[in-house]
Amino acid sequence: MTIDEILGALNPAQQEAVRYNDGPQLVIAGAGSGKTRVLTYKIAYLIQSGMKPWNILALTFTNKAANEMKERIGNIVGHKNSHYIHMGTFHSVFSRILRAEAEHIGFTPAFTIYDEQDSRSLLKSIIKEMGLDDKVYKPATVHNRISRAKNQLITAEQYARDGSAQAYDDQCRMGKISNIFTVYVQRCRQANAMDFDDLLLYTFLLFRDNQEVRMKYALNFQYVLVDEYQDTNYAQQCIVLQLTKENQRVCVVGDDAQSIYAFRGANIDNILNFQTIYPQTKLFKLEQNYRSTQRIVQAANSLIKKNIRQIPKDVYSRKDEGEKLILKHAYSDKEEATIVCKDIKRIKREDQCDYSDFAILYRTNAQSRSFEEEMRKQAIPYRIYGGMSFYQRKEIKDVLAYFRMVINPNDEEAFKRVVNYPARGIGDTTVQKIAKAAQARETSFWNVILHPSENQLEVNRGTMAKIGLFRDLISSFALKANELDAYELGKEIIKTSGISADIYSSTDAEALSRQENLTELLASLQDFVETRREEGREEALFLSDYLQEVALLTDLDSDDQAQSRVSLMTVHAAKGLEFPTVFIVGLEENIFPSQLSVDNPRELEEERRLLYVAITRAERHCIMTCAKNRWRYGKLEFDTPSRFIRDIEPSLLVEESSSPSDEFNLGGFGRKYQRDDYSSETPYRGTREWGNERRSWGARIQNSRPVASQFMADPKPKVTTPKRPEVAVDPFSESFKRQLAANGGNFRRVAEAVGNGGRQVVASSPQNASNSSIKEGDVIEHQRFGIGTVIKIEGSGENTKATVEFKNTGTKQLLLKFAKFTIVK
DNA sequence: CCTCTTAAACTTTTT
DNA sequence: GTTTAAGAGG
Repeated sequence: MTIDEILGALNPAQQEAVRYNDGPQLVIAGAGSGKTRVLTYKIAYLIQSGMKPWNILALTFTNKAANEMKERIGNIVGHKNSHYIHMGTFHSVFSRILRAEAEHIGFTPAFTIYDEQDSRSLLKSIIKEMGLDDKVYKPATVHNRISRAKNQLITAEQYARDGSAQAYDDQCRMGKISNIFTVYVQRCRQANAMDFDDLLLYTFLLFRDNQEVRMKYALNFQYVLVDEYQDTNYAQQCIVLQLTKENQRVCVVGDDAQSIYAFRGANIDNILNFQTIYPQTKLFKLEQNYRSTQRIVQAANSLIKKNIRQIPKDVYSRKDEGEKLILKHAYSDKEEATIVCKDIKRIKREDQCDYSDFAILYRTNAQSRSFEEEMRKQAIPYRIYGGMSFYQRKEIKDVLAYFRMVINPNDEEAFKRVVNYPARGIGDTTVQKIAKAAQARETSFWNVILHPSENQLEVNRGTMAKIGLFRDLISSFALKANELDAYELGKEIIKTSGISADIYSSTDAEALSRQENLTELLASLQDFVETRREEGREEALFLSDYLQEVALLTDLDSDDQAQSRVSLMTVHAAKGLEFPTVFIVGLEENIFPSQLSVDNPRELEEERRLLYVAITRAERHCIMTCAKNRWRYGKLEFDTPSRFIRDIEPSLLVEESSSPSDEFNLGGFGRKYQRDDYSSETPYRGTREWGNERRSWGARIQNSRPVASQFMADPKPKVTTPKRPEVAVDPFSESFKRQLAANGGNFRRVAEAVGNGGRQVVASSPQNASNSSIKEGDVIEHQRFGIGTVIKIEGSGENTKATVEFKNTGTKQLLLKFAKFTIVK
């Protein structure tokens, strides 16, 4: 493509953003406004204007985004050119630089990258060694503190001197965090390992303390572009500044409304303050949305307006008006899944589209389960993104730990994983002794077993022999690390170490899946080696090369678009993607927004932005669902619809429910959450489908609602809402039965007596006379299956069975003795 | 030192 | 309901 052709493919606003290359540039790009397009074409434009591809650095949020962008640029300027662009995530690009410059910061190029698990496991060891209680010092919490500090470029020494940090930790009764931090950093060094945050922190320190190194890269990267700038943290911002201070050629693209990673240290101020850091900044706004129908864009706008902190912008669409957003009420998570599956089939038929045109988005990974089950049942092909990634699985991590040991034997976490797997008689006591010796000499575990006597390792003869065997095993692999390619060596490690013997010794289902995963890992090794051979990169097909590649890979990065499948993922994972039809499920209080965010206005705004991201993924249909009860932590819990639903302009939303009693529920909901949300200036407007006249039913409903509905929202607004849900009342507990008797069998009063502070409880209907008196033709409301019609009654007495045809969940046989339902009519 | 059984804690979101 | 931790017994 020529320069003219490149510009011709863009709208005026996009053109301007692409053509401006004289200085710092901030592009505020509304959802669906062609943000990636601008970046792609801008890079192509730069190359066609004569800039060398290797002088361009483009930082993205995921590896997948980087690969896609590279591919698209390649299509414009030729793949020979695009191949040389420095493109990738902050973490992957800087890990490469750190390997090249490792000596400057006291590491070797073979350093390991610790993942979250490794970091926590190391912290746990340290906490225990320091004699602290890991119930107080939870590894995850401590890691969060350390991670936050590092993202603010605060080193362990600075942290130790920081009075306010100490005060905060004291207040949390974790005054020793600073000490843990110090030891943690030291141990990582001894292990020649970095965690995710170190990749940024050490890059910053490298550039700060080695100006000649910094200048080398600053001169090389003549143009730096950053995608998803709203999700960068302070450390990332500082590194970008280090690289662009002199030439000021920096282009960042982002949308403050889509900032959803504050929990990870992302700072919305980065985008808000960009113009202060680069005073010459030119601001560009992209406001035309090319993705979604007008109604979807308007609904998303109406939602995000409820947030206070944001850059004002006016996103609009010139596409069809489209249909309204739909909110569907379900009884349970199970019915929710059925409703969604039904809709997928219906829309697929109506729109003549593919399964790949659908996405189901949820707040937490745990919610995928009910959909998986239902889709398997209905034979709808699907693909789950995220969750437990392939590389996080036990058997895979075990193998990778061997690989890590071979490349970097000082890796402490890999050592602990591998030393007694498969079992070779080196147990916990021995490892503890090695750890002690290592800590005393401030050296690695590996060094201790390499020179046991010098390091005063005292174990008995037999154990020492076993340690020797282990040492020789790893050493024998290490000798071949630069001879055999990754696949050959990987095969040998799996075989000789005894891993394959262990995994193939059993044939139960679990072992079978482990075998499959192992095979898949070997296949990926083979693929890695072959691809590199094909590309003629003979120098980079060793195990160390493979490990570098794999350390920062996530599940999201691998994508087989070959088959047509429905996509299931978290809203976070959906960022940057788009689908003709999007289902946003589980729109309930304490799920979306998450219960951990509801008492923090900032976090609540982030949750709202998250929903904004979800809605703006949709091109044509946006269907939201919420369930009344849902299985969580093995208990059935009641939920009320999300407060965010009423942040959406009512005229853009249609509600559908599978039973009349839902509307009663919503009347209650409207009152319950009236005005308790700090950011909603407007009081509750009774203009919805369940409008004003319905609300007047409230009083009557109190007494006549079916049992299962009696425990819906308290009609009076609560002064205080509990932080966490109360434990659901267990209707089978002894205390419950006693109280039930004391209250003359009135379930409602019992529930109140047991004390559910404003939160709903399980409404298992107790045995009552009405259950046995149902007859054919009755309509019942079942706790999990929803509304259904009784079509047959069989048997008598205790064994009476009813066949019920449920509206959304199909036909079920219910044993009346156990069935939990109420008669609707 | 290993393995099996039972108990408890646990869930945001991710590079 | 799931996964991981601790404890007992071999």
